[in-house]
Amino acid sequence: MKAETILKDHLLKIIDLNDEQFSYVFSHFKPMSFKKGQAIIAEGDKVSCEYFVTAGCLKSFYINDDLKMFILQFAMPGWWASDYNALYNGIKATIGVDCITDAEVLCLSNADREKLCSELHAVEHFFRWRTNKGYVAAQKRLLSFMNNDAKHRYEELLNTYPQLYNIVSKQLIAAYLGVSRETLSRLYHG
Amino acid sequence: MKAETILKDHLLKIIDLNDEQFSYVFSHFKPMSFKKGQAIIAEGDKVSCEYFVTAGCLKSFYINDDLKMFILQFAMPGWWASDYNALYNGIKATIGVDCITDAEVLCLSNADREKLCSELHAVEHFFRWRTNKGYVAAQKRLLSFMNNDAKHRYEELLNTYPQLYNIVSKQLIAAYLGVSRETLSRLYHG
DNA sequence: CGTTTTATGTGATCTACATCAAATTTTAAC
DNA sequence: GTTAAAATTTGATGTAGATCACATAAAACG
Repeated sequence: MKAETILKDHLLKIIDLNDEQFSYVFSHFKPMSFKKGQAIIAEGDKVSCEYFVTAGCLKSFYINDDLKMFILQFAMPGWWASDYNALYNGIKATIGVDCITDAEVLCLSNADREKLCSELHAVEHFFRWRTNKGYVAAQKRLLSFMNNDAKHRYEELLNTYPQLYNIVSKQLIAAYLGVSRETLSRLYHG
Repeated sequence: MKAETILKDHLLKIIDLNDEQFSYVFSHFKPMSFKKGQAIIAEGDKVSCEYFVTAGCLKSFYINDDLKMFILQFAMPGWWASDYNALYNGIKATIGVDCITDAEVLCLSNADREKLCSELHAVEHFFRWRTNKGYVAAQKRLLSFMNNDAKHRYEELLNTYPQLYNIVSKQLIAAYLGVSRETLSRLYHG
């Protein structure tokens, strides 16, 4: 499906925009293509955009001092990704975003998002709705971390995002669950 | 300080509202007083409001099947609390909110928030800003959970919210950190 | 293809933290 | 102020999951 259509469907599920308004909104998004493994945001970068995925799969992640990686989010078509802390607060990236598969994204700058939000009340409403969703999801994941063991969290992940199983390596699943790859392997074998 | 003033300062830090607009917004908030230990939201309740704290300290928490409690958030004056999953999705509460100390809050219904957001673009902007903040904070806490041990998270909490140390029992700190009270005790003694 | 990375699986050992149990200190209630 | 209740500390023991080391399997790539 066309990137434009994916974005339009995504927005119109939540807000009303006529064709002219949508075209205007869309004109602020810049289509970009990336190859598997390519970085979209690297640690230390100035972060000026967020990315709406229209094809492929991204991950956003943190790498600690021991070079251990933790995955914050997988992003499939219809999802957004960025280092939001850096983006909102104008600081350098501590979170990376890169491509698990070849990917197509629509890039929206922070400045253009704010411009669109102030020009079109509906767009502001959309982004409030989106962050509300994200906030509730982050809280659920936090609770799952505190409450459940690795096996439980693994099953939860596969139930919530069955598509991931085929696309994403076990290592990355482990980095999302916050366990070592060895432990994840032992959850279903030995 | 007056509850009205606390809310006004809080809003005006982010958006512009003239006196008439603020009065109109404020007219939708219902002041309420609670005693230490009182529940504001109990598990299974229908959740129709969120609460802006103007005095005292609340906690929002989840209790699992083994009756173990996990604290999502402490709420001091200038903070908001509710079961947002329940509030936004019109489902029953799985998160409780109650009072660590005697407390004063301003209660805003979901319906009134949505009404104010649609009537006043600036209010919608405020709530988008607020949830953005919350989302980034939740992500940081998630990373801290994956990356840091209990001692590190304890020090992080005290650095971020030094006020809590005097108000909140060690048990509750432990429930926020996601460790047992025994482990927390051993972090600074034995 | 074959060769070289890169991902996965499995055993052995180690560690942070949980759990259970009981002593002690602090806070609340009458 | 005395008693009851709750919070905190401390010890002993158990366990999920980390880490290290190496074997195997599967991609990637010339």
